[in-house]
Amino acid sequence: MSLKLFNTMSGKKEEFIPQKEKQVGMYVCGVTVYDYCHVGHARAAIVFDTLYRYLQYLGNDVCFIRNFTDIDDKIINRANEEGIDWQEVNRKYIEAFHQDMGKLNIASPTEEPKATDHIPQMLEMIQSLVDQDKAYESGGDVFYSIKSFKDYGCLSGKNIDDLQSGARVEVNDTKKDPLDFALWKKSKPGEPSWESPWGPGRPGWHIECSAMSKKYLGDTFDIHGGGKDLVFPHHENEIAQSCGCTGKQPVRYWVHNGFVNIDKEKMSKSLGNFFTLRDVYKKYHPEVLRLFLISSQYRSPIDFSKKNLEDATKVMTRFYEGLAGANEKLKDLDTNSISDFQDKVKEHTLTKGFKTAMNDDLNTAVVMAQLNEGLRNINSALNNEDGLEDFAVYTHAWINVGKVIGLFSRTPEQFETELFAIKNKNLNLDVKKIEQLIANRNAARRSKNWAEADRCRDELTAMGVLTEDTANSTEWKIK
RNA sequence: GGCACCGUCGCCAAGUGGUAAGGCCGAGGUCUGCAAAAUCUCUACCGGCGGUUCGAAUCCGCCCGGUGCCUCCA
Repeated sequence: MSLKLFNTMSGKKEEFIPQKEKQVGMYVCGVTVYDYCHVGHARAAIVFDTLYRYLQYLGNDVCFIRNFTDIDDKIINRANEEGIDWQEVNRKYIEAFHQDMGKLNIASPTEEPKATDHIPQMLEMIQSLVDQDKAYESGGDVFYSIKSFKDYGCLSGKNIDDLQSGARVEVNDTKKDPLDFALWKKSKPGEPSWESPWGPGRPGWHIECSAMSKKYLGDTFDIHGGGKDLVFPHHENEIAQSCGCTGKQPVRYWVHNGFVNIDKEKMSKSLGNFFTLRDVYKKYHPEVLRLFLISSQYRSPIDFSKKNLEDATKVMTRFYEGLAGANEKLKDLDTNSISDFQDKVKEHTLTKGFKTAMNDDLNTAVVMAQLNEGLRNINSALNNEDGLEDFAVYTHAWINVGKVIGLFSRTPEQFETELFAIKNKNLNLDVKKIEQLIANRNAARRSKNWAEADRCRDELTAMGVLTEDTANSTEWKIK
């Protein structure tokens, strides 16, 4: 039983075997930092965070690199729009990235390199390509000559003739071939620029990933990830550059995540149908978003909708309530007193089932089903007096499964509090009044004045409050 | 136009050769003063038509419907 990953290059699920045993090099395309992240960015981040966590769980030492693209037309435009320095734009949106992704429990990669910190490495690669006649200078720009790379199109399954007949490539007289792409762009006056053998300019988009992955992970590394939209041209161009430069295939497994859709259409900036994470967090808990985004397999498209997020909220709430119940039941148990506790957890059928699902190209949808079944078993056992040790093993196995896929990042109390704050934002409930009504109702219940008790509850219901009577108290929450 | 992918219960979503996981919603039972929560039970022959096979949601062909990439994009 071993991990299989769908490799875009072969179009098949392949057994994942790292170059060096138990050591994995993984590079994932991050974001261009000129705006707040949206749900699509979150999906990519979550998918590769989940892969990162799982690889580590399997005992690998993972060197995980996720870059920031911090120089680009959009950044320069944004700087002009906001009347601030382009580096200020970067600073602002990198900080926002960390805030917004942090709420999703995205672990920090090993390194988060920025393009502009690697200009020398990029220049070196470009020079090498020019020296090999695989790139040429033209009026201060430097282009990669795709004709020099016979395998161009191998990742995306395109052939050069089809691409040209598509006629959607930029018309540019300075290029020898319309499909050639920029390695180095001559800077316009007033734009940020770096010195180069071809005059002042800035790097093209694709070269940064080739240069940084090479620097941090070597000429050939294990996994390169990103959204499906990066397959062509970005990753195709990366292959061309890196192969051209080193003569080696840079990547052994190409992994791409599917899109987040709105009404079956790709969420994108250009269509304007995107939701920033900041907007989403106003209505839904970040962990709910994470759960939603891993509730289908990472390569499938996933439709972002109110209904789906509400469903996910219900599931996440049930998980945490079950967890709270289990914690309560286990609070006096010292798991260290259970012999071979960790081994029992590790060898539990729940854990094994989880690995089987994850090994099949990270089938987190199946893991969700397993967590739901696990929850049902936990809830069933909650009022059961015996088998506490077995229950502890089971519960810990269940929690571990959730944690490996990045769930249960809060305590049940934290989750409840945070969820309450989100739900209460629009309701603005008067907590004192609610507690008074509950006290009144319980007084009525004690004197068996059911009519009055029901009247109090109806009033609460009308406010959007749900009551749950327990043995000697009444819990309440927002519906 | 070229190249991919997708179409499974009302909704979401696994399953890729042996008679359909899970979640939401719905119906009924247990529990409860009644509820709620929890739990139990019930609810699909898999877009259509052919073909291969002892056997297909799963393979092949055609058709219908949808999406993506071919320009920046996670």
